Amino acid sequence: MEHEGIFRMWLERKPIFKNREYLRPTYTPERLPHREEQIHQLARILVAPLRGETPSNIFIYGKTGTGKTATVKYVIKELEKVGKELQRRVEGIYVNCEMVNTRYRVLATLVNCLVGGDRGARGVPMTGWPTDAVYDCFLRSLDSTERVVVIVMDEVDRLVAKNGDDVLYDLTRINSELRSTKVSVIGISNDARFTTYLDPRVKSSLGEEEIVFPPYNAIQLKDILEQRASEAFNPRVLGEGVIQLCAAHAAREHGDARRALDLLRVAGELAERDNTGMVTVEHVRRAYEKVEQDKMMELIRTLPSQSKLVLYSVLLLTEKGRNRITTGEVYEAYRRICRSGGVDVLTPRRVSDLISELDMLGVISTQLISSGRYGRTKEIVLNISPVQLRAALQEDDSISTIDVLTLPRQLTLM
DNA sequence: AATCCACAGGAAGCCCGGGAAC
DNA sequence: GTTCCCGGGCTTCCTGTGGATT
Repeated sequence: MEHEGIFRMWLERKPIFKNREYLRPTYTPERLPHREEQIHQLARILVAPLRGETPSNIFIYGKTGTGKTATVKYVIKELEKVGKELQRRVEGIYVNCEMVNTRYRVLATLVNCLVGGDRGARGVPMTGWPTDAVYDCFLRSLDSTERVVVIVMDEVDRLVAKNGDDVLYDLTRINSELRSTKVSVIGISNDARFTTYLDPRVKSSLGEEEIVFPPYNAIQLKDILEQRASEAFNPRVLGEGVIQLCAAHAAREHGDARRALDLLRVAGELAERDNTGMVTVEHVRRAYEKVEQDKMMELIRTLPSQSKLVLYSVLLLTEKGRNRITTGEVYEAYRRICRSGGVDVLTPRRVSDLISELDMLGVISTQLISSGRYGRTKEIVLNISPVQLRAALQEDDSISTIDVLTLPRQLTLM
């Protein structure tokens, strides 16, 4: 009886998702709305080697979630297709410099991609060889057969920040060392200032062609969401205005399509849990709160410990029901907390800065008020619920071990 | 008008860890 | 290895300030 009920419940549940993979950021869609311009530019540049000309290198810039990676991957796939039709060998190699972030690793990865595509696995080990030997090996495997190779360096700023630009220097001038094969390098970055750190030679070579990916506006986001939603959701499960609302939220955050898709997916998951068979704007609203809250919790967890202690002081005062929390009160509470926890006590000046930082991060809000004769100070309010804040803060050892027995008494003496 | 509170927030410099240059 | 430099966290010292109070 019981068991039957459980299964019936699941059977009767109307499925929301057809395939939620389409909403994940890793998925590369077939069509990329509002990126025609960029696709066109890329194609114009990349077609050169197919005509036997030396290709330009390309630098791509755009904020997160503006479709840089997806567009490049798409164009390269198309390029490989056309190459096959023309009986020319075209190979795209994708390197994410966030993981592959040294000269050695980049070269090794490239060799292994080239050789692996050729015949079985017999490549360069991930460590051990002298880097120059890997470079030679790279040159030889490139030139072994005539072909066009497009090397995509995603998040290339990470590589340079950690390592300097010597690999990029290798890559951008590699064409002069090759007889038959032609190489084009595409660098992708979301930091526009990144090129200023480059060696001028690399800079001019990589920046031969520059493509900018502007943020999406709300209307464009709506198109993107609609297209993905038609693949991801079952028909007629999306309520009125759901997509518009997701698009509007993401548009406010510098047009990040990834966040828009995230929002839509979380809304769908919430609706699934509700088992009403329908995603409503209310779900989006809750999804937005959840996503924001997750972000905030993560932010608090990664705060430096002194900031956490200051925040903890604000929390305790809030929990005690203080209605006007001022800088002075926070400092006094903070001082006692530190002392009872055996932690160094910072000066009021520094704590004042920490309070301002917390304000900037949006964890608290402050307002400058003047009580005339009774001085000028900041009034402080928490921007998140005390319960959640406590949960996030208590993961920190230095706070969870603070003497909970003596502290409340000390604070009530204030 | 002068005073004065309770801070805000600027300026300069100390300390320390880490990375580059020698 | 040593030395140098840099940046971030922090302290010290400082000047500035809106408005109730005198």
